[in-house]
Amino acid sequence: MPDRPTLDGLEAKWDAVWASEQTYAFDRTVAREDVYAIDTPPPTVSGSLHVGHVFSYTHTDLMARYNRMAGKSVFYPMGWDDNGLPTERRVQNYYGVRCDPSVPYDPDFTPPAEPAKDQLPISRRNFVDLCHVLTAEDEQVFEKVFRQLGLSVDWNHTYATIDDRSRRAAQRAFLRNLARGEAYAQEAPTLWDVDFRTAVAQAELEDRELPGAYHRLSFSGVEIETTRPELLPACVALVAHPDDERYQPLFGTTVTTPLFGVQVPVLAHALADPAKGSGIAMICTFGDTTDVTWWRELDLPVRSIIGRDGRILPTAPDGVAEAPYAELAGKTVKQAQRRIVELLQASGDLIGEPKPITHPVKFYEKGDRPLEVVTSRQWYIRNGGRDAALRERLLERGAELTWHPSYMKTRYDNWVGGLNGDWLISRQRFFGVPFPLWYRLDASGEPVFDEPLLPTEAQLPIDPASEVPEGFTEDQRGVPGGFAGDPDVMDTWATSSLSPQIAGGWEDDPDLFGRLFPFDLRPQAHEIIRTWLFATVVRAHHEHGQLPWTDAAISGWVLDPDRKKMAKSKGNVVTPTEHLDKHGSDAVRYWSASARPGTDTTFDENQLKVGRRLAMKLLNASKFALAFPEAADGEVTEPLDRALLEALAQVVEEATAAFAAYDPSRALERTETFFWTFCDDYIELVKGRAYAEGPPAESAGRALRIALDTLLRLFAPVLPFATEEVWSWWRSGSVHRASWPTTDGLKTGGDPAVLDVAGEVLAQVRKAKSNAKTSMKTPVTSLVVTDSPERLALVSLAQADLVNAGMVEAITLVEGAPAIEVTLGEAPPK
RNA sequence: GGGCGAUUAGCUCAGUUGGUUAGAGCGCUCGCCUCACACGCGAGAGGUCACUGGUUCGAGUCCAGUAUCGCCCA
Repeated sequence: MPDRPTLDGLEAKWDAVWASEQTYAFDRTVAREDVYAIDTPPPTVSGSLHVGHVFSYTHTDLMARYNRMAGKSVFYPMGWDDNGLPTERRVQNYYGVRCDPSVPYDPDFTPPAEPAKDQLPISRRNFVDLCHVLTAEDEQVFEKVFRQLGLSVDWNHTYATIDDRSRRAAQRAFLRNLARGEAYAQEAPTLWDVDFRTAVAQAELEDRELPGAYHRLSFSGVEIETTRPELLPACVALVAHPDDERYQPLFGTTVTTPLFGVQVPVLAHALADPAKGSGIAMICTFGDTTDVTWWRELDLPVRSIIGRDGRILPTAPDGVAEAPYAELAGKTVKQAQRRIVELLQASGDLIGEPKPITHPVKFYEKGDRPLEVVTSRQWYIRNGGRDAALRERLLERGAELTWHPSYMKTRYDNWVGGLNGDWLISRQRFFGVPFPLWYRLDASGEPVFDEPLLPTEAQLPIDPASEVPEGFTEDQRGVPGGFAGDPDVMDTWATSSLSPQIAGGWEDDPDLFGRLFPFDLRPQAHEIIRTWLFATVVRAHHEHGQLPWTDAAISGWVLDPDRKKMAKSKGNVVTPTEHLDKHGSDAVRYWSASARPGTDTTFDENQLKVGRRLAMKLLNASKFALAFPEAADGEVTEPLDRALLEALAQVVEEATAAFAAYDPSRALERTETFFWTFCDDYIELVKGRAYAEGPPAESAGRALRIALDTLLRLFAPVLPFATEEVWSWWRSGSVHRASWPTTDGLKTGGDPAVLDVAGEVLAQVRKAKSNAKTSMKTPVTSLVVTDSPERLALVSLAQADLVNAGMVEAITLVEGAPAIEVTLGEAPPK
């Protein structure tokens, strides 16, 4: 035991020991009922680490440590989410390159030392290689911080969402979805990001308020208002509300589009808002998702004019006049809008000036330009969005899950209930899990989509861009009569929705998987209930016919001191490492553990200081408790000592119940409150007796050690470093492999009120000395306690300790109305 | 516009089935070098529980409404 205990250096010291001792290794020989399996969220490694990571991962670690001590073999893996757009974007910026699939692979490629201003086009394989290089570096940064934080992760069990195991699981699950009809491809209007050149799923949309303008156009005298006049050549109909008397006479007739001279029908549909603009709107293919609905339900033709690069297509759709169209071809949407306004003004079809408005426009959440709607062939997984029966089953799954806190279930119900389409899982990107199939090419070189060429599960993972389907050779790729690989990759959620299967060794290690699945816990944040949590439920429902886990623990946000969500774009992100270094990991964990489950928490450095003080106090109080020689086996005899242990028994019961209910903050609060009473009252009262000799001193020594042993176990999940340090002073092994405390040995039949009452009397003595502004060493010449006989009896049980602690020379107990009279003597010389 | 949550001391937060005088820590003020701890110890001041109604013998707690803040969605 050190003379002056310190917290400094404990993180490095114990992380190394835990690694070499394999303290947190999962024991895969135990049966399922003795396992506690955690579906750890794989952090996006290309993103920056912020204090929110530390916060929520600590919450998970608390449950891992509690369950480990409670006798479970804890499966606590770590995954890295390294595929998808964030990684691609980071590689582009970091190296100044971009992926161009038409560039051939260069085996000797080395990235530029300085990112070039104009991004260097490189092959897909070189690009993916760079993605791997960069994510490997990122993973090390994350692991270092997580280790410093003291996460009891079993680092033997890690995965990355782009590694072979994950790609195999994602492709296998997809092929099974396809075989069962749960996955399908469809040519359909799709929300499209013209910069990323990829389709975007419903879950990744956001609305942004943007300035726009209503342009009033005349269609053969019928005036409509539109914010997108550039889509006029894509107009296929006009639409008004069926009850709108102004337009009822026109229903069934046709009008002619200005400039382009196309005959379009006037139709009725309930989604047309009579109060908006002139009450009649033009339907274009496609300006927004309402156009898609109208187009589908009114069975209209397609006149596409916007390409996947966001520019107007070079040739006009059938029946659209070429002359004015040529003025728009090749322009961006914005340029085309300016030009067509000029043309409409010149022709006199624009009525009045455009009226500026602001309106919500759909964006990809990571995108910079408004989404367009283009028709493309995409892969979908059925999620109940187009199937009421499936939606009901998935709502039932949500009800089977135990939510912590319970009100988070509502978010799931709202999302599932509001779905309006299946889950789009294909992305036109490069760094991701490829769709594992090819298509036969017909005599004209067109793919035959109806009969995809599939690999066997044993061949997975495959890359159809570099591997060849059974019965073909590489020289047949892309030639008529040959084959072509599906060019798309899966959305990152399509892989991460299989995290329990990937981490648990689904099909690769059936014995392991059988001991883990379904998992016990999915910890995650609330804003991805609709994405990650729901998607994982969908996949497990399809593949296994059950929930992927029994419990979901939803953690809150960390808000900045102005109660704003921390976001990189706002520049208010708190980075965790400086606080870990400055205050120590136990202090940061204390702050995290103090937050009620699911509650958004304001970052407050003061709470870190409080946590550090607690950890420091634990070291010093332990040093005191262990300073007395360990007495031979015997009883705890003194009433004050028995009172302490009896009170501690209650704390153990409450803390255990709180952890079992996924509420570590309550367990901490109870333990902490007891601990400060232990330090401030019990230790002060017992000090004099403990330093003496004889049976009463031995009773104190025993009680101190029993209490310390229990407290260390109770604090171990929150303060793994300080507790392990103290444990090492007098115990063997790790406190983190010790058993969670029970009330055995604490229920000695004592009365906790003895400690309460003695503490109250001691407080009055201290108050008298404080008021007299004198030292606590000042003797009390007379202490008169007046109270009921019952309470006086409690005082007398601790009388000797009180006299010792208060420097009391004479104590008198009197029956009567409660009062405490303290008479002070001379302060001792300094 | 809809959903969920929050609103308690200057600050960060507890307050578990409604029940004496609403708690803690930080900060502040005043003291104390007391043999575990000055990275400490003791004491004190500080609140109309957001607002308005209602239920009740009794409401921080339950109900309705309003306001403000946060997140998610439209």
